[in-house]
Amino acid sequence: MRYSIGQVAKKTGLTAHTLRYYEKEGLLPFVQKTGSGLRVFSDTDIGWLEMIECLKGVGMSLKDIKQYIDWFREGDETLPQRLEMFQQQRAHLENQMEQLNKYMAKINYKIHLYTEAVRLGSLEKAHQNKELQAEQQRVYGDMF
Amino acid sequence: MRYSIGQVAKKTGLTAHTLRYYEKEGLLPFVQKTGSGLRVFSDTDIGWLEMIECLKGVGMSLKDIKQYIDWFREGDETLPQRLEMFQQQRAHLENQMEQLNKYMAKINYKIHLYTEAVRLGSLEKAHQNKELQAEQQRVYGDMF
DNA sequence: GTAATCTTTAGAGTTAACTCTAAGTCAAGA
DNA sequence: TCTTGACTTAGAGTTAACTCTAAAGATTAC
Repeated sequence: MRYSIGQVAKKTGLTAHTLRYYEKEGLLPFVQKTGSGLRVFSDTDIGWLEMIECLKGVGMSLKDIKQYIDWFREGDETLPQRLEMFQQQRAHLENQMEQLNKYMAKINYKIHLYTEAVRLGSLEKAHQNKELQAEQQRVYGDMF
Repeated sequence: MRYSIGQVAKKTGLTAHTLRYYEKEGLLPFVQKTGSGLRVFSDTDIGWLEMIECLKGVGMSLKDIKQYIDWFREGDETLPQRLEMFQQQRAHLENQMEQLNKYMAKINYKIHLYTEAVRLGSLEKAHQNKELQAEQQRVYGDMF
């Protein structure tokens, strides 16, 4: 299938502006153009956009994503670099997920605390609750 | 315990510049000052910084974090707003974690693919591997 | 064929979150 | 006391990633 920039924008949730910006930054080197200059996206390009979303989602900068794309274009000589990059990103992602679990515990505690506080009309009083105090201990000291 | 800005910087990994910036933005309204103008951080302030880290980590802007801190300062009238905020952040965090799991599956596939590609010296050939093709199907179509 | 819509470019503008500078003040050790 | 290093402020500068504008050309629907 072929897609115009507007169709891709709809499909991906990005704006046409952003797609052009990505292309200018070298992130979409495979997008074709018609004789009159209109961009034509293929399913392969959509696939690249999904990969870009993934790499952005794990915290890579557009600059580093471009590096990966450049390596891809250089061919099999850069296979080790690309492998190493993905290994680093996995490690990074593992740390991120661990962090998010800690944040989740903290936020769950807050939800329990504030649910009780709303019920009692007082944060002070909710804080007296022994179960909440125990949860706070588990999650880690706070007051806020 | 009392801490200077430099000690807090060391403790938290933030720079003194960033701590002053946070204070200027209204995120640290409880930090004291000595007669001569030096900031004095307490353990409570460290606790706020940990909360700020958590909220930043789940994707909140400093502006929205400040809103929460302002609500806190307004007292028990704003308990419902704060509860709702934490509930929204939990929902957001759940989506985030789901996304990260998908990204992890994608990156794991890449690691398997590139490990094989490095072994064979060819991405093309690695792509022939039936097990990898099956994993790709599970994770979702790509080529990149 | 023509009006409405879409797309093009170059380049300017925006936003969030820092990050740094300069010029001066404060504190602790020899 | 002197020096060294940490701290102060106001304000300027930076960076990444968009986001928008203007003026023109291309495409689609009727």
